[in-house]
Amino acid sequence: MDMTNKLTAAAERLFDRHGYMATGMDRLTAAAGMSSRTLYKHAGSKAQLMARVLTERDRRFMARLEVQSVDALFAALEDWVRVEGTRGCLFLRSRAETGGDTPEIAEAVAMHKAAFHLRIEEVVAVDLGRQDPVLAEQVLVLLEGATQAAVYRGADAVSAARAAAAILMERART
Amino acid sequence: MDMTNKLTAAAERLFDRHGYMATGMDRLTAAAGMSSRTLYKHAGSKAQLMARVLTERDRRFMARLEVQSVDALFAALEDWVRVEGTRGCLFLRSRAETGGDTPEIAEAVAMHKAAFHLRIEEVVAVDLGRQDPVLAEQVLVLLEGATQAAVYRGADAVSAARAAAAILMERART
DNA sequence: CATAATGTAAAACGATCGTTTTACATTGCA
DNA sequence: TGCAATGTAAAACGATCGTTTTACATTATG
Repeated sequence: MDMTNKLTAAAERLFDRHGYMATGMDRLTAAAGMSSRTLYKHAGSKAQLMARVLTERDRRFMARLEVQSVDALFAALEDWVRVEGTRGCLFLRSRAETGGDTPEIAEAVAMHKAAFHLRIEEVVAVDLGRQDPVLAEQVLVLLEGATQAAVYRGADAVSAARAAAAILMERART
Repeated sequence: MDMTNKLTAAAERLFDRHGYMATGMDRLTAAAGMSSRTLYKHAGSKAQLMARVLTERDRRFMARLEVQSVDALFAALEDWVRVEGTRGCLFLRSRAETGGDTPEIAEAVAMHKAAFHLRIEEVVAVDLGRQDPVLAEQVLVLLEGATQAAVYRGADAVSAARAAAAILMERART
């Protein structure tokens, strides 16, 4: 594992656990096991590092959403929550922490959320046999809500969302 | 309007707009129009100020949820989003920003989310004529999801959630 | 063998952090 | 009239912020 990946992985863990603003560069260098000189050679700046973390997270998260049914979207989210834990959406969190005023971060978040929305519309269309933007919006709300509610309600929130989506899909199908 | 209220209102606005960690005390004193000495007399500390902001916000938000139907919950959220804007849930945001390690904040968030969950269970019970914890969890997920999704999807997210809740309620009623 | 690349360790940069203190003005009430 | 309360303005506290720099070690390749 090269230094850039080690740094990105350590940064994702710390930013997710403690927040972007609350995580200092000294903590980052200690966790990544490198000097600050090396860190800045690979990261450029703290904001660029966060952007890289988000891009990498988008890659990993979206790979899990390569499915063919709405139910599988929620199964994927259940897996994600079990593996990665439940601290809310890191994309929206990091944008909110910076007030949307850090361009690298705002752009990475916009990219991810656009891809996320598009993917849901695609999966709904495949599952339903036709496009249904309103239903897709409801599925998106359920996925966001499950992610958010799982922080304090636990895995029950995700399975409740999954069951709700099944009802909405069934109704749209008949 | 006394100084404590003026301070709390200014703090809520800044914390919500720029984030808790990113908002410095000098910005707070400037926005509240008072010296740092007076600020600390009234606030105690930054963390206590955030806790007061959250307690006040909980009071204002929960007052809007004193309704008798699930649909009215979503109507209330639509009003809230229109009046207060859409920057996500300030409670979960401030807890995430501090990693859950600031007791005053973590407690205020826990208080609010417990009350929020309880209120939803009550409204579902009144609307449905019986208790239904799973349906209540689904309504909670839809409310959280609408709040979160509205940040980047706008008001459509809230109306989509509202329609989804109506379908779930209708199905539970028959 | 020389050299370019890549790394560490640590000091230093100026800026800003949350908080306290010093010194003084204004006001309300006994 | 005098004192306690409440406020402002501003300097200062030590700590920490993100970032750069200086000085030196290691390694891979021509």
